[in-house]
Amino acid sequence: MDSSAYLNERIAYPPLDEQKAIARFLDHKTAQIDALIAKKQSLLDKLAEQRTALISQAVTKGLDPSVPLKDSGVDWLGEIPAHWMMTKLRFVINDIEQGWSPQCHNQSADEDQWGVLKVGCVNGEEFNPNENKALPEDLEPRQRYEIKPGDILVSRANTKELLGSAALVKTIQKKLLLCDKLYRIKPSEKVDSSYLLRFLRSSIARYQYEKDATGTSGSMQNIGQDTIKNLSLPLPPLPEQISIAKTLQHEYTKGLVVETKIKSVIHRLQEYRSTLITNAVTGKIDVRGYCIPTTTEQREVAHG
DNA sequence: TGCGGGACACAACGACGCAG
DNA sequence: CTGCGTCGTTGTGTCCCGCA
Repeated sequence: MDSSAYLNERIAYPPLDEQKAIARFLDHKTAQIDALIAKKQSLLDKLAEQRTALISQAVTKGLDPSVPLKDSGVDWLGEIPAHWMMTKLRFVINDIEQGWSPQCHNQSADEDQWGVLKVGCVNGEEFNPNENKALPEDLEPRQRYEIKPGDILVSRANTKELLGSAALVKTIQKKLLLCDKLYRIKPSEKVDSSYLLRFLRSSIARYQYEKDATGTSGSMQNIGQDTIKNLSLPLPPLPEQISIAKTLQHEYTKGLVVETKIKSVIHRLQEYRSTLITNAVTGKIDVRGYCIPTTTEQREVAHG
């Protein structure tokens, strides 16, 4: 940036009185808008909190609050529905394995190239196949590590917050390999994979990962296969698993709609804020007669 | 050979501290 | 107070070693 050119910019230069009026106007208006944005933001936080609570409720107590309960036998878990069983993850999966991380190119794989997944591919709400690195042409892909639809991927090493992030592979467009910091879990026919995914992402599983995580480096905690295999899992009958997974998916979609709306309101408020500043300092709006608004006018801002 | 995990590198970014 | 260099943190990615 050429600083002298910047300093030589011509700027609007109103009389001092008007400068003061503009500053007073903007101070007040932007504070109002900022407060509104903060309110919307905290609403978003609350929604996220509610979702976490809903999921852990659903995978420990089910959807019907009137069913009889029994002691789960696990002290930190409390009671579960009487018709559910307590099991370990190892009894509802066919296989768990980690992959292979050869040295790769720094960009993601093209259409016809093999890619090796990066751990970040499981951090979002959905599996992200673009988080991969292209396998060099001179390396033979180890095809046994190719990921398939139905695989559940879990990160085995990361910070505490991201350790154990999980995603379900639904469809495959590309040739992708499992990396050595991801576990692949193949669910057995005893469990619905969407339900299992919900469980693995719930605070119930999270608690167990954090309890068992090892590693001296704070930014690189590890969980072993045994931790995964020994996860305590309250298990409803299969049809109920499917209906819980469906309900949670439905709630998620519903929540997403609300969230998107709130985000767009925040975005519009931010735009309004900057337009207001531009218009005030360029004289497009006359604020000389501006006085602190009444409550009714504040409400108009909230809806404008 | 597979598994678990440590050591180290790194990029991006923000916080910190210090001289002028 | 400003500008700038450095340091620390975060979130990885790579390599490799010890053990069973």
